[in-house]
Amino acid sequence: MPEYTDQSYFEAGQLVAVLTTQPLDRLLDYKAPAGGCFLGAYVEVPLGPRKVIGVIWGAGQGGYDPKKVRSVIGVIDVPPMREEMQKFLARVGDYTLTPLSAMLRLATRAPGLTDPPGMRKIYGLGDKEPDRMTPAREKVIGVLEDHGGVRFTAGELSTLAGVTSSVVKGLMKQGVLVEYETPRDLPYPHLDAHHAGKELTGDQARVSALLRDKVGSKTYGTSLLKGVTGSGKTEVYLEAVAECLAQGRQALVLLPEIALTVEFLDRVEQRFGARPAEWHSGVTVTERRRCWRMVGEGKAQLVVGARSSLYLPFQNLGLIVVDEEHDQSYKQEDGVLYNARDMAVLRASICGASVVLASATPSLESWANARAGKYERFDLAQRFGAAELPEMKAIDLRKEELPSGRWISDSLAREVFSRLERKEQSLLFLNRRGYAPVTVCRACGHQIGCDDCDARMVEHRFQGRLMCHQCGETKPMPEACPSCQVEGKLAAVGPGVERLAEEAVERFPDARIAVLSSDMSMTARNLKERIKSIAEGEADIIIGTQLVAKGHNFPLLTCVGVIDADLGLQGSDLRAAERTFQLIRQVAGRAGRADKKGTAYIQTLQPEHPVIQAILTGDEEEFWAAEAAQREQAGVPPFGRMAGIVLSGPDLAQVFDVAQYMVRNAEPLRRINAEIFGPAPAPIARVRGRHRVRILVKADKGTVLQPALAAWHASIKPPNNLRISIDIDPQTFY
DNA sequence: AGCACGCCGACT
DNA sequence: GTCGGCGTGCTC
Repeated sequence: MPEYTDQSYFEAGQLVAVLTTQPLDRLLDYKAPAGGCFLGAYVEVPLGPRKVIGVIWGAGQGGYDPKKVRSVIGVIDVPPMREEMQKFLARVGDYTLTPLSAMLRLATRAPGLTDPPGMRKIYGLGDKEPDRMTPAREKVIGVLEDHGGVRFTAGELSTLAGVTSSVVKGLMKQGVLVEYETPRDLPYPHLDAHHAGKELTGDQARVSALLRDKVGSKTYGTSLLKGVTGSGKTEVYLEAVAECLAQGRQALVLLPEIALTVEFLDRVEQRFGARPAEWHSGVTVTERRRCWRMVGEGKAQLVVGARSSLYLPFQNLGLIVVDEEHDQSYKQEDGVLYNARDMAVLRASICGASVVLASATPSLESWANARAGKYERFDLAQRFGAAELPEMKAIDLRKEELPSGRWISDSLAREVFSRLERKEQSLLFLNRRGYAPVTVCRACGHQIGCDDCDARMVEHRFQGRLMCHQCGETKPMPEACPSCQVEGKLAAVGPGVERLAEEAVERFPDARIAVLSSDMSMTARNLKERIKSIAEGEADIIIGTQLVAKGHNFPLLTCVGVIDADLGLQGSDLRAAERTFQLIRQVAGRAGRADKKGTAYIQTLQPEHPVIQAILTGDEEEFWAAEAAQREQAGVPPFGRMAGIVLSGPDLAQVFDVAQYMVRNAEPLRRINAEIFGPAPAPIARVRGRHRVRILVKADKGTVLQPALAAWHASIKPPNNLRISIDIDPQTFY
């Protein structure tokens, strides 16, 4: 074994351990390439007949036939992965029981990573004069002189000068323009931390100063920023970003939905004078490549992104903001199972950064962490520019019976009429896409379900088809009942937004009605534009699903009607209460802005239900305390550890057999005194033709579940058409 | 993940 | 005889 004092550099030919993106559950030894390489270097290595991407993870382990050890092909021209990133990937992998190679794949999702750094040609003025001066040539030279020394591409020059490209070409040929090379990926424009921002009011100024202090300390710490809708949360956390940028460190803002980024980019531009880097599924390949490389070179100061931006190669990360931290979409339910909010906290704790979790309705987890003193909590009580939150009123549907096929009560309709008269907007909220959730045969009672999933088909009348919301499969509406073949007896049961819109058109014939639903297959930009024009008053009545709850502002809106407040409370999902509370509070928060007072009307069959009561009284603290007490009693997260193991396969009996075998042979779990529940059909018992069975594992808060789960999983070798996935901290646990 | 190897059934 | 189905195993 050779001796090395410096473990961060390897000379050519030295043995190095490489982690590749291939799903091997171990490191492979290679010889360091000519010129040597640093620990953490991104490399290309030969693997069998292929070339794959890897990272120098450490010193070689030896123990493999030295004659068979191959050489690293070459080092990729990007800065090496930092040790803190290696540690982060390993910790997330351990926590979520994801192989390290899969973690590396997440961290190397940059297009063209192995390409040489692309160059492009730019032009500046040389010392030659053109043979003949023409007005067009003068314009080109004028542009370059005006910008003193700045060089441009040929395309930019002709556009700026307003001449054709042949003029520019002519000047090149004569040597008036001199060619230079510059890297293809340009750094992002400088964000100025001292650029004029909005003036902050009392509460905002107080909290933003506190957040700046936290960031200024340059040590890890998580803050829960709780502010009602319209309290100016964004302005406040942008001050924390400003502090971070002023220190010369990088900042990351996570948003739950791409549709929110456009508005956010505008805010950043107002505050810092330029736009930040963007990272989400909507940006182009070129832009992603630029973003990944610039972040890695420390030339992107601020990134706005989705979950996966946590795995960008930041060089000196100082702050992570998780906006709308309670949002469900932070929990990825397929692929690598992790909650971006928790992983943001982990990443920050490893690299000494601050975290700001922002929400009007925090998750119970964050609320409990703040109560326990793990997070510091900051409340923004005032509503920016408006006096108060909307008033909440219940409409008791037991007293006001609705005829079948009708969902808008007379009292709600009266309120909508009064807003129409005053030229104000109303929002009717129903968290159900499509026309009707159930199609039933009046002759035999059969309900039309999906062929591949254990779910009912939802009628989408706009598209004239039935759709499965589980797998996305559609089929035309049949003439005859598939079960009894009787024709003309199929009937729509229950409301969706499309059907609600139909009723609204009937009841408010003179109103302009707009439907906003997430299934309208619009691009983020189109959707944003549509929301904008609606916000500006293009519609009198907005009919929407939960899409409208997410941070969009409607200044003319003064009346929110929640059509079915009981919808989310059905079933025995322990998180249902939390979700319903958050959703309805968020939707109600859309009402009333600026100088107009808003009111939310909640249609319910159970006005005395604790969740509905909490929504009506607005006593959030009491609600959370009660929720927390209930979960503590049940020993479920965040007061206990849980994992969901989902087995899926084409044959239900076989899947069940394997699940039962697993429960009987769970020695590693018994050793740590974990409780095992099930197997039982998973919440969605069949998806895309695969039957799903779930086992739940529960343990005390002090227990570390993962090693036992890993040992248990490794001891089982299931038939190969059967898949096992382990979900730590599942979102649903009934 | 890919890709080769290899062991069985169906066909020119 | 051989073509091709996809189960099994390997990659430094």
